[in-house]
Amino acid sequence: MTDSVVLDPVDLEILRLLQNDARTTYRDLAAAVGVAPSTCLDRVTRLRRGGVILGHELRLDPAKLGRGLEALLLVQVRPHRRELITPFVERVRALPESRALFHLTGPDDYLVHVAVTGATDLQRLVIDEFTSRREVARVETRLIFQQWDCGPLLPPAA
Amino acid sequence: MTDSVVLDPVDLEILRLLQNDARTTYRDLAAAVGVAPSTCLDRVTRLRRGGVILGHELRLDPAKLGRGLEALLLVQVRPHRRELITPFVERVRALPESRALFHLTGPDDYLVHVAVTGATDLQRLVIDEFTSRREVARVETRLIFQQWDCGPLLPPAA
DNA sequence: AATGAAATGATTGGTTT
DNA sequence: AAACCAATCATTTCATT
Repeated sequence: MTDSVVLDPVDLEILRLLQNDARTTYRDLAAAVGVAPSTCLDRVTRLRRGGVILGHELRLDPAKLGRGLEALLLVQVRPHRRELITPFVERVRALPESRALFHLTGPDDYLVHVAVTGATDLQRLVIDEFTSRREVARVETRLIFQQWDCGPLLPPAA
Repeated sequence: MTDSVVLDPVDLEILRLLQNDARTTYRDLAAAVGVAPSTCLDRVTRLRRGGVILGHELRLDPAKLGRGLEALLLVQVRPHRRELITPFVERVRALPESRALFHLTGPDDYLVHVAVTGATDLQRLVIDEFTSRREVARVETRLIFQQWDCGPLLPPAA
């Protein structure tokens, strides 16, 4: 969890390249950063074990999979005690509509990013899975018009 | 953009498997779904061209890269006209601290997910890049205590 | 951290259904 | 048009230095 991993310039360069294309071969990585392919493999393995690299993820388009509407739900869970919020989190994570969940400071305790079929599906989700629960004090629904990815986490070289 | 891609059971099964591990080999995919490796390659290529698969992404831990504090900024951009919001979006996307950007319905026009070094960095970001801008009418900052990924976009088999 | 050999996987073209 | 097979080519991985 803590920042106990040391990253040298070679590690950073490898991460920068993989960030742009997670399927870059070790051979190409090696050529780009100036070490042997086997060394690249070593580095990446270490970065994975160290928790810097969390995983290789496939990004899918929800709209192409029949989930054309996305929304953010701002949820108040009251009383805000462990015995209520722990099961709440697990329930929300298990919903097939959920994409991401945040525990926040501020008036709303949680933000839930959901992808649904359409307005009807969203209405059902809000009512049946959120407002109908005793511990859910309030839900505010905000539709997502559009969303953008931003630049890479690692800036392009020092 | 539109949902013009037809997905048969083999496509769905391939997506389900790749969703769990984006580096599953074509050989393993083939064995799991019961077709030839070359067919798997064909399928995946088609899914990429069809826009169902948007890309292979490396997930990194911001905390391990010295960005231990994440926050969501709720931003009002007024007046909410194209000539103001288009450059706003591009400016926000270009900030090294930005991770994701959403255009929303509701009282706040945009939600910006940022990862910063710490509170001082966040303060600087909010003041220098947001509230100091004429078109930014309001910024509400919510810290992220914790965040979770949710289940796969594609449910585990029909 | 590099080397090079062995093992594994990706990809292509020709062929079949 | 889509799937398969088998051969080729590229990449990964590991033992060794």
